[in-house]
Amino acid sequence: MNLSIFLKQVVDFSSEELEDIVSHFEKESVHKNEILVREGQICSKLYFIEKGVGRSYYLKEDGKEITQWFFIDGKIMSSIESFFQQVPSIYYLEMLEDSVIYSITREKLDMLFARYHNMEKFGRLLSTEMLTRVVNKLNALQFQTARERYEYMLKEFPDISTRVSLGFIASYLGMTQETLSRIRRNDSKKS
Amino acid sequence: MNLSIFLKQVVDFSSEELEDIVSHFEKESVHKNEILVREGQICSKLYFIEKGVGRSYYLKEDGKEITQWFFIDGKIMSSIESFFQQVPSIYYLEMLEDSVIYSITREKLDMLFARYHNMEKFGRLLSTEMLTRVVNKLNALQFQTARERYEYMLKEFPDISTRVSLGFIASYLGMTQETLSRIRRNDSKKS
DNA sequence: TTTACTTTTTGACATAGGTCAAAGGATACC
DNA sequence: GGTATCCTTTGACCTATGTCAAAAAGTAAA
Repeated sequence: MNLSIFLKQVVDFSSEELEDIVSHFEKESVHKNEILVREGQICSKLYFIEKGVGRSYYLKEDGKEITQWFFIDGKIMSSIESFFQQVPSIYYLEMLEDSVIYSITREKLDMLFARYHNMEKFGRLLSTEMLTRVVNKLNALQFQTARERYEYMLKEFPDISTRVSLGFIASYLGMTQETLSRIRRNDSKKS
Repeated sequence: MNLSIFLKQVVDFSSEELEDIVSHFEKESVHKNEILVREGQICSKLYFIEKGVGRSYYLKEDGKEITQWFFIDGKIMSSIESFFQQVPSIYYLEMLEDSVIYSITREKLDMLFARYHNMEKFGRLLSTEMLTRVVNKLNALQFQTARERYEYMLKEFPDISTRVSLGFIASYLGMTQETLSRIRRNDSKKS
């Protein structure tokens, strides 16, 4: 999905607003496995994914990677807390496919927030939408079985399971990849 | 904490803005155990808690209550998704102490968002703050042991354990109350 | 103080899901 | 097209935490 269409879909920007806003983003092409932000860095940009998939993850003490979130085309990607509070990121941001993304710096975004009331509204709507999605995941993790968590994921990210490896999904769901593999086996038996 | 101080702390409102904004809230006194919103209702108000504590919870199929979040004095309380998307709430909102709260309807809030750029900013900042707090909880639940989750909670809500019953906290942390009780026993042994 | 009710603790036992190790499959590279 | 590498599946076993039941402690009401 195209950046202007995405913006317009959330808030009814005028053409002039839209043009100005879009002009402050930069288009980038990134490879599969490229890391946009590392742990400890301050995440200086907010990304819009035109094409591709990414994830945020962190490293546990024992070195295992825990996937925190998936970011798919047509959505925003960032290390949210780091970007908005300007604190070191606890997450890595990594692209999982060759992707086309648009980025904007914190300074430019703040400037746009201040310049356009509509942009501020855009920011607010985006945060509340993200908030409800995170709360959904929280519900799934808080008191559901491994298999129910897997079902939640199929709703939230319908095509992710064909696009990323099983281990990433398993850690996203708070389970081991062996467990997820066994869930899938039982699913295919049934059908 | 007082409502104007809270508002001012987040965004630098002018005195006129502040006065107008505060005038659209209504003060309410509510009793312990009073329910503000039930499952299935659309949450029509956003609350600011001047004094007291509340929680959101939902009922599992077997009738068990699962606490989703605690809301303490000086913070906003609502069934976020229901309030912002105007869909039926999956949560109950309940006060756990006799409390003093300020409420505002969705219509009035939208009007204030439209009237003041600063108010829109306030909404945005509030959402991103809430978002980072929810993400913190998510991290704790995703791959930590019961005892680590308990430690997370002591940081997020330092005094909650003296204010609400153990069962509420246990379900908030995705564990049974027996498990939480055992964690506490081990803690007191050590010290 | 006695009675009733709620919350917390404890014990015995059960189980979902973790860990470790190895074998298959798939994919990419030279 | 063969070799190295990575990803997924499977099996055997283990452990943290859940379940159920009952006792104990705390709180409120009369």
